[in-house]
Parts: sequence; C-alpha cells; structure tokens
Amino acid sequence: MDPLYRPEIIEPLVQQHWEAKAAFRAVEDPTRPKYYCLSMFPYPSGKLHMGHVRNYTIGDVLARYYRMRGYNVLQPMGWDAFGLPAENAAIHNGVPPAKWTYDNIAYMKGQLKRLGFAIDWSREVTTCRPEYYKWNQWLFLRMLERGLAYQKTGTVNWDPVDQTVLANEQVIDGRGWRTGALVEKRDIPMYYLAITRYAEELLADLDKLTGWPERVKTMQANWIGKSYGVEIHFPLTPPGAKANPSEGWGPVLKVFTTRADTLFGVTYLAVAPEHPLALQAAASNPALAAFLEECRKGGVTEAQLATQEKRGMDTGLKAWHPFTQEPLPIWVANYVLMGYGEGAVMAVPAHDERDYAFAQKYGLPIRPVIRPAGDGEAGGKGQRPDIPTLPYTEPGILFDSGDFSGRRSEDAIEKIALVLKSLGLGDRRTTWRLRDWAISRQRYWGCPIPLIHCDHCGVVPVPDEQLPVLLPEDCVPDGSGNPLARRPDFVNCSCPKCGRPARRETDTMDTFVDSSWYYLRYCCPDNEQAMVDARADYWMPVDQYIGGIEHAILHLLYSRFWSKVMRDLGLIKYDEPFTRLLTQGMVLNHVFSRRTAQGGIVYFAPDEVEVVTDDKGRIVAATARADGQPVDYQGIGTMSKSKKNGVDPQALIDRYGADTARLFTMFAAPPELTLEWSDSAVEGAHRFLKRLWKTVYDHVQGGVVSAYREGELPPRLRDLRRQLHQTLQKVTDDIERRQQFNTAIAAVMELTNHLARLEGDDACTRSVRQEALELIVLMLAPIVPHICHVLYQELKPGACLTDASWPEVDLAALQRDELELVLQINGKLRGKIKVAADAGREAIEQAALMSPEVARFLEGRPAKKVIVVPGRLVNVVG
RNA sequence: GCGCGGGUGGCGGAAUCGGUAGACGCACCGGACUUAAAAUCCGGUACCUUCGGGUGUACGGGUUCGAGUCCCGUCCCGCGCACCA
Repeated sequence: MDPLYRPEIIEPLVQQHWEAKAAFRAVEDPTRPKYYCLSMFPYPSGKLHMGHVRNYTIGDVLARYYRMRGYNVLQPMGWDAFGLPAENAAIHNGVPPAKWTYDNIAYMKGQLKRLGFAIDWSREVTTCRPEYYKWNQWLFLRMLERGLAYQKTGTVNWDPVDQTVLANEQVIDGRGWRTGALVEKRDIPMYYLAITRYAEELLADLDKLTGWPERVKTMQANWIGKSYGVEIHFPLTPPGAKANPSEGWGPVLKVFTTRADTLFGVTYLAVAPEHPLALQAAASNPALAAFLEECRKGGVTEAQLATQEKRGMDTGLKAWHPFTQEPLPIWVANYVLMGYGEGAVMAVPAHDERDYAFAQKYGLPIRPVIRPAGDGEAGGKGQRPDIPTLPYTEPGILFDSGDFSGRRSEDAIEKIALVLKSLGLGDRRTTWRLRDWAISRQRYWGCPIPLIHCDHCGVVPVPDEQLPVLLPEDCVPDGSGNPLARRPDFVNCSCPKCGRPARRETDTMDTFVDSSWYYLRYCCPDNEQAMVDARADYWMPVDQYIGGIEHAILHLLYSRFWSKVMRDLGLIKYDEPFTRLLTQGMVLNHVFSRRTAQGGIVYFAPDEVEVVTDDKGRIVAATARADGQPVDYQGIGTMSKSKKNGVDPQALIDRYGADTARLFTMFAAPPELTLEWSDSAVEGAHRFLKRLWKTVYDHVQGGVVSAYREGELPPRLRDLRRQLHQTLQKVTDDIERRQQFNTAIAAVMELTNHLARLEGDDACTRSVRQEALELIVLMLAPIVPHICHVLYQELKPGACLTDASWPEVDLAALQRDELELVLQINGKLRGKIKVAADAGREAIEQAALMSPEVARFLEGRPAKKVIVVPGRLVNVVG
C-alpha cells in the first residue's frame, strides 16, 4: 500500500475498474425494489460549473447509498441539448450549433466521468438527436388530435434581442429571462399547449407531493393562481330601453370579481386598453385611439414600469348596474390586464387600493359600502357606521347595499351570486392565473413543429410515418431571424393530404418541451417503435429528483403537466413524475469589483486579487495583483460569469482529485442552503482524506487481525464500539431520512478523530480498530467512493467495495451499564451524575439529591420538585 | 404590497420531539518536530469575571421546572410573485 494518498493515481484506476465491471448498469428486475435517482440534466454549455458538481454529487451520494442498501438503482444522465446559447456561439464562431453542442457534450461527459458518478451511461439521452425529438413531435400530434395543442394568433411577448417569442414564464419584470431585453408585444400565430385544462388537477395534486419542499409547492400554487369569485354582467343598454324583456339583456360588459359584496360601491367600470369595447369606442374617438396606442407601446417602457402610474380615459360609453339600474361610466385603464379574468373590472374605489388611486386622480365618486365587523356587529340594517380610512379592503359588514345590507361579506357574496344568476346577469366563477403554454419559437436550434402549410388544405399535421421531421444540422445562423426559413430543402415539401407543393412550419418548440419528459426516455432510450414501454412502468416515478430551485415553477410544472397528458393518453400509469424533490442551494463566492473612471464596474476574479484580513480573518481590504491598486470587496454573491467569481471544477479536480471536490461540496453546507466557496475549506476536506489514508495505512502495516470476542473487550474498547455504532445509526438517518450530508460527514470525522487517538496494538485493540475502519470506509463510500474503494481493498484483501452492503448497526454495542446525566439546579447546569443504566426515577432522584452540587446551591433548603428526563438530565427545583 | 424562508462565535455551520448552546470544519493563537520554512502532530479559542461564578442564539414581552426551539409584538436580511380585480 502506498503510504501517501495520491488521488491522481488511484481515481482513474478505480474508474477503470467500474467501467470494466459495468458496475452501474441498471437492469430491470421485478424481484428487487427499485430506486430511480435523477439529477436535472445539464445544458451542454461547454464545461461543468460548481453548481453541476454539487447537484450531481448529491444525486450520486443517494444513488450509491441506496445501491448499498440493496435497491436496484437507476441513475442516468443526458443533455438538454437544444437552445439559444448554441446559436449565439454559432453567430460568434461561425460553427454550426450541432457541432458546438456535440463537442461540448463530449467534453462535459469526460468531466462527469472524472468526478466518478455512478451513472448508467448506456441510457444517455440527448434531446437534439432525432431519435429523441421524434417523440416530441409524435406527442405534439396526439395533443393536436385532442385539442390539447392548438394554434392561435395572439399578442405575444417578443424578445427583440433573441428575435423570438417568449412564454409568460420567461418574461421577468417586463424583460426577457435570458437577454434582459425589454419585451415588446407582437401579434403572431402561435401554437399553445392547453395546460390550463389541467389547472385544477395540477393544483389539487400538490397535496400528494409529500416529498416536495413546501416552498416549491407554494410557488406552484401561486403560479396556478386559483381564485374564486363571481362573474357579473353589466348591461350596455338602459333597462328601460328594452322593447321586450324576453329578448334578454342585450350586449353586456362582463367583469370578474372576488369581492361581489362590494357591488353597491361600484362607481365606474374599467376595461383593459386591448378590450374590444375600448377598441370600438376608439374608432370614433381619436383622443382615445391615441391613448390606446400609447398604452400598447407604453406598457413595457422602463419609466412606466418604474412608476406604475395609473392612467386612464373615459370611453364615453355607459353600462347599467344590475341591481340599482344606475348608469356607470366605462373607462379604459392601464391597470386592467386583458389576460386575466374578462379584461374588465368593476371599480369600487372605497374598497380597492387601485380603484381608489384611480378615482382620486380622475375625480370619480367614492362610495363606501363595507364596514369592519367589529363589536357593533348586530348593528341592524342601514345603520351608518364609522367609516375607517379609505380604501378599506378587508371583508366586513355591508351597508347601503339594498337587501344585502347587514350581511357579512362572505355571506353576501353567495347571495349576490345567486340573485345575479336568477337574473341571468352573472354566476359564481373560478379564474386562474395560469395561461396556456405558448411553445412556438422562431429559432433554428430546436425541435421542428411537425406541421405543413398547404394553400389548399390549410395547416396539415405531418403523418406519423414521416416522423421525425429532421432538423438540418449544418445550418450556421447569423443572428437575424430563423435560418430554417431560408432553407428551401427544409421548407419545400408536398402536402400530405393533396400532394401539392406546400411549406413546412419553420417554428421550433420551446426547449422546455424537451425537458418535460426526458426522465421517461431514460427508461427505454433504445426503443425506436414507441415513446415509452413497460420498462417505464418498472422505473417510474422518479424516487428522488435533485436540481436547482430556479426550476421550481417552469420545468417542474411542465413536467407534471406532461405526465398527466401522457397518463390520459394511456402511455404511462402514474400521476406525478417526481416522488421526492431536493432543491439544492446555489454556490457562492467572494465578489471583487472596481468603479471605472467612466462610472462602470469591472469585476476581478478572486484569484486576481490579494486580500488583507484583520486579526479575526475578515477581509478588510483587497488589491488587484495586476496593478497593485485597491479593489472593493463586495461580500458574497452567486458564482457567475459576469462577476468573474466562478470556480472551475476542473482546476479543483486536477489539484485535489474528485473525492476532495465531492467531500467539500457535501460537507460545507446542508444541500438546500447556499454553499460558500472557500479555498481553505477545500484544503480541510483534502486534509481529512489524507489523515484517513494514513490511519488505514498505519493499521494495515500491522498485518492480519484476528476477530475479538465480545466478552473480552475492556471498557475503553466497548466505549469506542458504542460510539462507532451510534455514528453508524446517525449517518444512516442523516443520509436516508434527513438528507443532511454535512452532519453525517461531521459525525464520521469525529469518530475518526477518536480512533486516531486510540492507543495500543494488542490483538483486541487492533481487532476493534479494524472493525471501526471498515465501517468508516463503508459510511464514506457514497461520498468519496474512490479512496474508499482502495482502502476497503487494503482492509479486506479480496473484497470489492462495489459489492459491499451498507453495514448493520450492532444494537448490542449500543448497550451501556452506566449513564451520565446532566444535573440542573433551578434550570441551570451545575454538574453531572452517574447512574446505572437501568436506574429508576426514584434512584435517579436520590442520586441527584445526594450530590454535593445540590447541597451547595440549595444551601439546606428542601427541594420543591425534581424533574427527571430519562437518559438525559435531572432538574432539582429548590 | 402579498406569500414563503431566515437572523446562533471571527467565518461556514451543529443542536433531529421543549432538555448540556456552539458538534464538525475553517480561521486565529500557543507548543512539538526542523538550521529554517512548508507539511505534519499536540493543545487552546463565545463574552465578562473578584476564578465562586455571571451573561449569552436580532430586539421587547409571555408560557414553562427548563426556550435557539413554542406564543405575541418589533426590527433586519434573503427568495418568490407582483396593478391577478
């Protein structure tokens, strides 16, 4: 055995061993419990970053742990390979996105292998391969047949930098999620997936996801945004003008409200600038038309986003109140959203912040109709109460509201809805914030939408037998529009219906489509005949999914939707794809910057600066190595290219090895929290591995050990065995139930420190040391598998760690004859007492009362009370 | 604004069901080894102290024999959503 720990030598050897044995090949086996451990697949951007290392190490620890526990483990990996960065790289370097992508995949795959992840590479899935995206197209056609996919021309979010349409989810604060460019509105024909049809189920089934963080479920629930309310129709013709009541109410203006109880406080109606009524009124009103035009452009300007000033204009139109018959002015208001509810609201300035601000600005009447429920609740109809400060937005008791006065808000909403329904002027209604998912992208590097445009037959689906619609891989985009549209060999085709010349759809699918079902394809990546097969029934659902919190809404919601669609198509048998979800925190590092003379900011990589620390080790100043001039220390921030504070995992692996990289990322913080990069903490992790190596080396040098007999162990060795098995118990619980790998590692470090201090090389000691080292190596095996593989071989010649099981706790070793209890007097720690392990409550009380501490602190006063917490402490109250 | 997390030494963090606050690691200090340094090993490290002890988990109250943990209020930080009617 090498006396020195040399990861650069042992790690490649161990990896070759795994490869030769096909150690991590997953084969369906109905006789064994399965464990599908999935990490979110990477976008092949070029090289791994620390976030990947963290993500995949967490997954690998769990996969290896469950493998040792006897589960049939599937841990696959693949590539989210379509997407814009490939096109941008092509624009810069003149290389086709396909080549750039495949080169990146090859390099990053090498990096993943170098980190020693227990991945079944035979199931690798790459979304830009026809054998994968064929099934995107196939399922899209199934959805089209069922009306779950449909075309609609609508106002869409247009990213002027990427020249593409964005989904609502991809617009953040009015800007493109990737480019940060201000999003414009455009009218374009688009394909949508009807995710809203599943809104109810997507919301309700969140309750089934007991293995998901509450935070993620809350975010999804908010995103789906179910809202119970009432739809109210305001007639657009005066009630008296109807010649014949049987004709109904004629045209109405529909609004949605959650506060129907405030109906008698309505003083005007407001519609969105895109509302048909607004457009109609604008036709004969140039000033209004100008205002609408301003809203269309202004809705996304920076200034307006910042001030969010409420603006509006009277249309001159009137609607009539369904109960009071009173005429109400209809305004256009920029704070009303066309995309939500009916694109129109009933405005109640007295009880709504926005309506209040608007009414104040434009001098519209403000009419209170709700008062606090408070003490005067029995107060009787019509009684005029003290009105609190307006707007009063809480529910309360109605007044000045006709027959409804005196009712509570909740009650009034029900009654008003009933009466409206009987009048044919409204009903209860549920509204959702969730929109249908727009999947068309005017980009080249994505999955082609399998449709053909024929002048005679219209939009015709590509027949199944012609799938996949192949994406040409030799295009080099130049940044303007979609290069597919300029490829006659792609565009020109014949209509599948009439055979006449036709044009292929050149839009491609949102890449979130690709990632909505990749986990299914890992189950059967080689099936050319079907999207999924029976193997998916064996592996699915995913038992443990690990990925970044940034996917809490988009990817996870789309995947849940996709699963439900596939279930309804009879393709799969489960409702929810991911049973347990772990969202790992981000990786952070120090940020250094300097203001330039022009007022800009330049960033410095942490290794480009020299820091000055105070006597406590805090950074107080920093200078750039290049010019010796000071730079500003900005504290800790997420690793990013722009801040130049990313750490290249490759450098870490080259210097310390994969095991150190893995140990550091798992030890420095619990997986859900942010992880702060620290060079010295990395060294600390490396030091521990060197110590472990040396401890095993020293022990192995002593030669073969004989097994001890339980009875012959002296107390100090029994104590060590107790700690050993207590540690095993804790580590098992930390990994399996708590998923707190940092405390598991801390416990093993503590044990290893104790073991290093264990003196003696008699047969008994060596025998217990052998047991302890074997267990330590097994406990660390999921985290640092390379070093453990070698150490295990040294400890047990002929044995192979790949076949080893997770050790069992020896309950007998946990037994003890004597316990040490904490002695408290009046709740304060005063000492410790030793009692027999089987001592009863009375014996413990006696022992406590007889202790010198009690005599000293109670000074002869009698104890009023003695509280005994078995196995922990005794508190004497005097 | 609404919703969800948080606030513990110099730092990352531990304390799992209301029961020894600060595990483990980093940093720092001291010692050993060395001609010297690095590496390694050993010891110390919340604060105050009259060395008996006292005080400490953002702040102010409360419940309890006992509170970092539970309850009420305040402040601060992070994340998500954001004119959603």
